[in-house]
Amino acid sequence: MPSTLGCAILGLLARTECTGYQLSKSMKGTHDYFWTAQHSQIYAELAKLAREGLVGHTVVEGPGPRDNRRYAITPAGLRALQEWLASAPAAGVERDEFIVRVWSMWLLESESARSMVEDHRAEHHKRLEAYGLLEQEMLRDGPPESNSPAFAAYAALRAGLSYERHRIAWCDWLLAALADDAPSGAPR
Amino acid sequence: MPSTLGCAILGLLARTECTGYQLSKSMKGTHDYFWTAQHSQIYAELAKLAREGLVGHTVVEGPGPRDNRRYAITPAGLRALQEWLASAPAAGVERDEFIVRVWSMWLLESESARSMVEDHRAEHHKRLEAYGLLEQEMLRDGPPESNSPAFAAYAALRAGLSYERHRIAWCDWLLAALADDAPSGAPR
DNA sequence: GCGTACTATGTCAATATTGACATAGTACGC
DNA sequence: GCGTACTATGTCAATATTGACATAGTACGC
Repeated sequence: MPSTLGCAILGLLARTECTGYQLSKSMKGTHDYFWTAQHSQIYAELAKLAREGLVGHTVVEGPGPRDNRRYAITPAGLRALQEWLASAPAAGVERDEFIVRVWSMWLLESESARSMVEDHRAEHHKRLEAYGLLEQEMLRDGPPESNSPAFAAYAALRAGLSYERHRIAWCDWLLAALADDAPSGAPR
Repeated sequence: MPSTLGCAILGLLARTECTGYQLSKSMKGTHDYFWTAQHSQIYAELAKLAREGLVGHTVVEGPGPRDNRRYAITPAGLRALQEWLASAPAAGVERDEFIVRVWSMWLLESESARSMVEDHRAEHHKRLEAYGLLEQEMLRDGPPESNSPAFAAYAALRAGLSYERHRIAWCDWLLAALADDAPSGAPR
């Protein structure tokens, strides 16, 4: 069974052939809200998937000092992906560095705490706007049919949109709570 | 600068002294919604923090074949934690295995897809209920003051509650969308 | 013509994380 | 008395991930 990264790559290749570079750009661009990987990891993973016969490649002409390799999923790769989809997901490991910071927020002066949260909110607001543009693009030709690749991509994006909205709402709640005991000696 | 795990541990020790075992239980229990670690990683990290002078320990009596070590943060450890809090957070790496699965949902029969989402919803519903109980406990003596350790813990929990609610709402949207093109040949 | 950004693929060392194996005392229900 | 769960701390090998270094062609603005 390939790793989660392996399956993320197989899931991209199941839609369309790609070079490692293109996969790498997907993982840093539209994909980065659910899985990310450095290019070094992607090339290593592609080599591993190739050894296991789950992907193949053809050489295409292109710039650069090396052959350009366009990867495609094999029938065995598609089967492996479907097997993984049918298997029980690993217990969701959530890791959220910002909340580790919030946990120790009481060690900061209240102004530093507030600006930390404000920066975080701004970052998520930026992402929400970017996802909003992606959504408009996806819906240009009407909503996708529900068992199409386009719909699966849309469902993933909706998770991202919903996540950003929840995160922003939480930041707003937190900022309001932090403002409640104002620094200027106002009556409580 | 300690790693994120190191800072998560320092953040716990800044509130109260702990054995490695107790830290490990925190990371699997109330803490698991923002950072998790196996006990093997925690003991290794504690040894590293001790080498750097950021934590110290005293030996206390207890069961088991080895000495029990109660760890405490040192003044240098507290400074390191505050420095980390003041530093810019790393660009948030989001990794979400379930969305990798959703991305390739179109490869599943519609019944399998639906039950995958239902299981996921149930899992998050369970977590939401558990967090709800934690919230009641935290609010028993009224809302905590906004620059206290208790408030920081509450803010972290609110992020978890908000996350679970968003996730469940998204699952409901997805299930409704999947139900729209019903399998039983109903008119569309 | 020159600098910068981009396409394209890799290696390598360091770090982070998981999961299996190990060891041994206490507490408690049956 | 026996089995099971829990307290408690570690080692080790395998895997996953990051970040630095390397190499070289094309495209484009100035």
